[in-house]
Amino acid sequence: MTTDAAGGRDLLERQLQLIELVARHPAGLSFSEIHSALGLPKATVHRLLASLSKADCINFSGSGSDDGDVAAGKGRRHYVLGGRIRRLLGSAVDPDQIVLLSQVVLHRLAEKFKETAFLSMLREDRVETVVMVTPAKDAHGFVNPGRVMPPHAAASAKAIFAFRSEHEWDRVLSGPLPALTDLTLTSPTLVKREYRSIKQVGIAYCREEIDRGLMAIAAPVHLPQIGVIYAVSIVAPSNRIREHDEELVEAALLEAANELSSIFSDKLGTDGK
Amino acid sequence: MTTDAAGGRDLLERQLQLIELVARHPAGLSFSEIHSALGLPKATVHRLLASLSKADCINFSGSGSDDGDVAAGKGRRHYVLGGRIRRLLGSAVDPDQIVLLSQVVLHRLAEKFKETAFLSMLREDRVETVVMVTPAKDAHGFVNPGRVMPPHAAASAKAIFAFRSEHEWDRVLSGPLPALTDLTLTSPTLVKREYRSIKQVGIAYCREEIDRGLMAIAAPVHLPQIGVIYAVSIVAPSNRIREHDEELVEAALLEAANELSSIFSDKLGTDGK
DNA sequence: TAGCAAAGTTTCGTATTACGGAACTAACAA
DNA sequence: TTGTTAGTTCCGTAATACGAAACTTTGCTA
Repeated sequence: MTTDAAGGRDLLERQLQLIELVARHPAGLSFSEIHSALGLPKATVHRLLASLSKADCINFSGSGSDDGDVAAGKGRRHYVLGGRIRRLLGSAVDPDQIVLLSQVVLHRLAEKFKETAFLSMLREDRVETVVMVTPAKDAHGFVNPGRVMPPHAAASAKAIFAFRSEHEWDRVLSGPLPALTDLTLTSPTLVKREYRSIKQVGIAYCREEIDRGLMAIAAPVHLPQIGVIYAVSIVAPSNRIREHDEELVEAALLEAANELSSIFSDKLGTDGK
Repeated sequence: MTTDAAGGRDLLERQLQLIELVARHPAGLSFSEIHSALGLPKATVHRLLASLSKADCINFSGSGSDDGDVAAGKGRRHYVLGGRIRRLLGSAVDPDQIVLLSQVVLHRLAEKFKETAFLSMLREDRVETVVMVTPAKDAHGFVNPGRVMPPHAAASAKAIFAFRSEHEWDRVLSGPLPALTDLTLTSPTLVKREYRSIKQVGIAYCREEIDRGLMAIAAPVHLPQIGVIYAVSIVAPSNRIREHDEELVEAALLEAANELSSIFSDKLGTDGK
């Protein structure tokens, strides 16, 4: 007959989930939408919302139907991402702003081929996927954001490392290079040869080297004064990619990457402040 | 002689401060830097770091010099922002970010026609120009960012107001409507008629109504559940625009505007998981 | 090599907060 | 009115956050 009350059961995790949920809905969510999405008791949701909005991580605005001027703030509230989180994301996380700008470019890629498009970035000697844009709303990609890409197999990782110093190659390839499929390059020498060839061509492939039946094409984003840290890529079943004509995909990826680096270098001259 | 131990004294605030601190230092911070920056007891800092990195809000990497494998991580660690926070940026889009996202879209417009492209936005009943992208680096546009556009003459202002409530029209057109050229519409009735026609067609023109010899074309950006707040536009000497074939410019502007609103609305439905 | 200081980690008793069922009130519908 | 749902507050319980102090590294100097 324990009332099953419990002290802090994993506050941070719940807070993050709530923030992530709200972040996904720019137009805002109602209390009950949040309630059912999180599947937590009403009282708990209420308390979470209260504490997060006190910290300006979440804001609520009154109804939101038609104008009415400033957010009134009674009755049905709409919860949106708070200024604190937005500020955090805008300024600090993304100093180059490439991550944000990539949204547009990836969106166009995804629409054009009806395939999933990705932005990956180099961070501490590892390449991880940061943004994923799917062509349809419910479609789900073959790579999840946050995943660390194997440097000897993934197209995105190859596209980035190919344009970095050979000194870095040794560091990155010093660990074990597992054979993820029978097509994976498992010897550092072979991988380096691949890197060199990619540096020549300017585009990287992963032909079923991670998953049988799965293929990826990636183009590096050259940032002046920074070098190559980002890559844009498309991942899809091999047969589907072949249907698209690889050259077209290559061209689109190169254009996307060039667009990003061109916008970036334009800003260097202008220098806002 | 109370040990002055205390339960949670404002966990969330401290967590945010820590995250913000780390976010401000992309190169990473050591334990003691954090310790002294926050001015909290060592044990507290330690616990904060532990819980935040368990949630992937903060990552630590072993010194960074040699080791060899996965961040082995004893001894001196370097703390950097975790993937979870970075990924948040990939999923979050809020109306304010349209300004940033527009860079890509405007860039493409400017390149395509070698003309200057603009993003304008509604702010407190006034439309002002926010972003300007010129085709060449040194070229300068005909409108400066920050300038407030006359609601009865500017293409951007017309494109936005046309899709707002008629109630708003009265407010906006209640002031004087100066005749900037001999082609300017100076009567509220005429302007409203123009608004209605724009709402039908979906695109707005300014044919030398502000400056003799200067023409602009604008398309509204429809944001679901928010309405029209932004417009993209191109401004150029009339003769140059005619050289481009107005229909092509219209199509490109509409595509650009649709791209922005489509990115925004994609995020709306994504309930993820 | 020992010896020491500073950096970083663990322990532990206490106090504070998080927890969520249940009881409430407010809004809308029939 | 009455019923139903959305949203809020209560409150006893239990789990976690707290930080001084003890402890274990690491790095430096002699």
